Amino acid sequence: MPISADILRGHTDTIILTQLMEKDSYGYEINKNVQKRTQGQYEFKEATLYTAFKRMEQNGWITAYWGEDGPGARRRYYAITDAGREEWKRRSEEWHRTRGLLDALLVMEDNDESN
Amino acid sequence: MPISADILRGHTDTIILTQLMEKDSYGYEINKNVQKRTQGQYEFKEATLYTAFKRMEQNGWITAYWGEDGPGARRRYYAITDAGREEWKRRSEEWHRTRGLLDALLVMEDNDESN
DNA sequence: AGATATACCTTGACAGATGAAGTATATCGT
DNA sequence: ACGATATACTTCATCTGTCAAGGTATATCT
Repeated sequence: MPISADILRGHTDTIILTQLMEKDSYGYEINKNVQKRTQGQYEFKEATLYTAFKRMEQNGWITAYWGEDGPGARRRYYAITDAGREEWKRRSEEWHRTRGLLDALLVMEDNDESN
Repeated sequence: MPISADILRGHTDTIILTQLMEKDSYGYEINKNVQKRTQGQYEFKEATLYTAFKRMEQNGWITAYWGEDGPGARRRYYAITDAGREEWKRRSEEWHRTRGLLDALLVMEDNDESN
C-alpha cells in the first residue's frame, strides 16, 4: 500500500534539497534515488517533481542549467543555492521537531487522573 | 517558530482519532490536549478542527452527540466507530512507515561509488 | 457592565499534489 | 525497419486540507 499523498505533502522540497546538498542533479535521477533509498516504497509523481523545481527556483533555493548534450534526452540540472542550504537546514530541524510532536500525539495515553 | 501547516497536513484526523480511542471527547478539549501533549508547541486552528470533525463523520469514522447541559457552553461530543478504529490502525502504521521513509530521504548519503 | 474563557460553526481563498496529456531522444529485441 | 521501452521534461485543470476572518452563545470573574 502506497503512502497517502497528504502525509508526504510539504516534504517534497526538503527531499529534493537533500539530494542537491550532495551534488547537482536532475529530475529523473533524483526520483530514481528516491526509489532506491526507499526500496521502491515511494517515488514522486512527475508533475509533483517538476512543480517543485519551478517553485524552488522562484524561491531562490535552486538554480537551473541545461546539461551538455550526452546520450539520451536532454537534462535540466539543478544546483542548490546558499539560501537553499539555509532552507534545508530549517526544514531538516523542523522535521525532527515534527517527528517528536507526532510521536507524542499518535500514542494513546493511560487515562491517569494525576494531571 | 511554529510547525508549518503542510508538514502536519494529513495528520489532523489521526491526531483526533487517537484521542477518541481513549474516550469520547469534544473539540475544545481535544485541542487543549494537543497543546498539553506538545507542551504548547502545537494546536489546531479552529476551522481545521471542526472541518475535520465534519469530514470524519461523513466518512463514518466518528459519530456525534450533544452533551447534556452542564455549566458553560454546550458541547458536541464525538465517539469513534469501528470503522474509525480500523482507520486509526491503518494511519498509525502508515505514520511509522512514513517516518522511516523520511528519515532515509532527509539524510545526506556519502557519495560512494559502490552502488 | 465589560472582559475573559469556554464552545461551536461557516465561508471564501490559497497552495501543494496530481491525473492526463503532450514532446523528444536513444536503445533493445525481433 | 519497426515497435516497445527507458530516459527526460513540460503544462494545465482539478482536488483537497488548511486557515483567516467572521459570526453565535453561555458562564464566570472583577
